[in-house]
Amino acid sequence: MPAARKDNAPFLDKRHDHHRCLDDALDRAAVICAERGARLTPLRRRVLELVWANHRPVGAYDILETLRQERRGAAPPTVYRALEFLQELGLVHRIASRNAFVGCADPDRPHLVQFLLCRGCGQAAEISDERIEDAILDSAKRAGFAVQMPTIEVEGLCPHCRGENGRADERTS
Amino acid sequence: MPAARKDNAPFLDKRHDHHRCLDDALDRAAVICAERGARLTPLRRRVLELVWANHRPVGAYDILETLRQERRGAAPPTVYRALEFLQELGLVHRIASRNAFVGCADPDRPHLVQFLLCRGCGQAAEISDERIEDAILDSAKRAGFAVQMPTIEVEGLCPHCRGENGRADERTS
DNA sequence: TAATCTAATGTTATAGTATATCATACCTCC
DNA sequence: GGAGGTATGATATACTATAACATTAGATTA
Repeated sequence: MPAARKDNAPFLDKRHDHHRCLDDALDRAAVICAERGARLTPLRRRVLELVWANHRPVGAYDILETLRQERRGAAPPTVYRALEFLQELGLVHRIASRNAFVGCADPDRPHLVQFLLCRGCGQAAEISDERIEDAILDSAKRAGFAVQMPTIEVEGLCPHCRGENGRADERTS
Repeated sequence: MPAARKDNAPFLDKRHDHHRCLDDALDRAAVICAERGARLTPLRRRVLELVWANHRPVGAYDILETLRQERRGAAPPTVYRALEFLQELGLVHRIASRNAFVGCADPDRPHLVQFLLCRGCGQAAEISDERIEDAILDSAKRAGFAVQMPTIEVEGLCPHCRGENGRADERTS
């Protein structure tokens, strides 16, 4: 089971083993790229690493800022191209409502995902709920609509941020 | 029943009475503003009209372009402020995945909505499906997550664009 | 009705997000 | 080692959104 779990406790507390979480993600990425004959170049690997820096959606320009300190001539296309590659492999998701990107918690199999986005700590929890999926597919079917790509992003407060003292500053790594 | 129906046939064909659709929307907006003591100024009314120009999400800068030809000194804040006002009253929705805005098909009562977005003709169909809503609330509850604002935007093909000849150019007004 | 207050709009500037385009480097396969 | 494709470098620009302050218009009350 990867450190970034998907099924039962989507929100991680501050003390989950993020080092392992990140290593797992990079290892899985390497395997997936190898399997599909895609090249996980150092640049792409580094961008994936930066997306996985925490469990909050990361902006492309945040990634760029870090990258610039490591690599002369990094520019927006540098980042966007890497992100596009990672998205195509299902290693990264784009969060439309935030214009930001987050690592996929379960890239090994193709699946539809939904996100719970905490307004307090900013954490994005990836879930994959069949009932939501079914309800959407069913509703679409009744409208005669052929679903290609659902975007489900739910804003609210995670269990850690719901407490009486709206602890918006407790950031989860 | 307004011309832009929500319940059974969310996708409109090319020959729906859009003139009436638009008139209804503006009338309802006037009533809602009156009820809530909000001022539907000529500018705001015009922006709403432009959002309702068709059933596709409209970009703020598209609205601005039109507005500029009618009003000296229209600028981005002109449009964004009007859109913000209209959103607060529930007259307009923002489509996050498109960075665009669309008229609300049912502004008379507060409700959660979902959108079916056609990649062919660009039409946005607003639905309000309780099963989707329940599934999301339930899933969130199980994660200990307090939902504030769901964003449900499903990309795919509408009934008119699914036909064998992927008619991406048939635009619905 | 004039004074005053608030809400709405005008105006300028800038922040933030994303892509187009062409050049160069690198990798693979023959 | 050359040819062709893939990846990255580099520059420019398009598109989306907001900040901040000035001005105008509408409502309220003296």
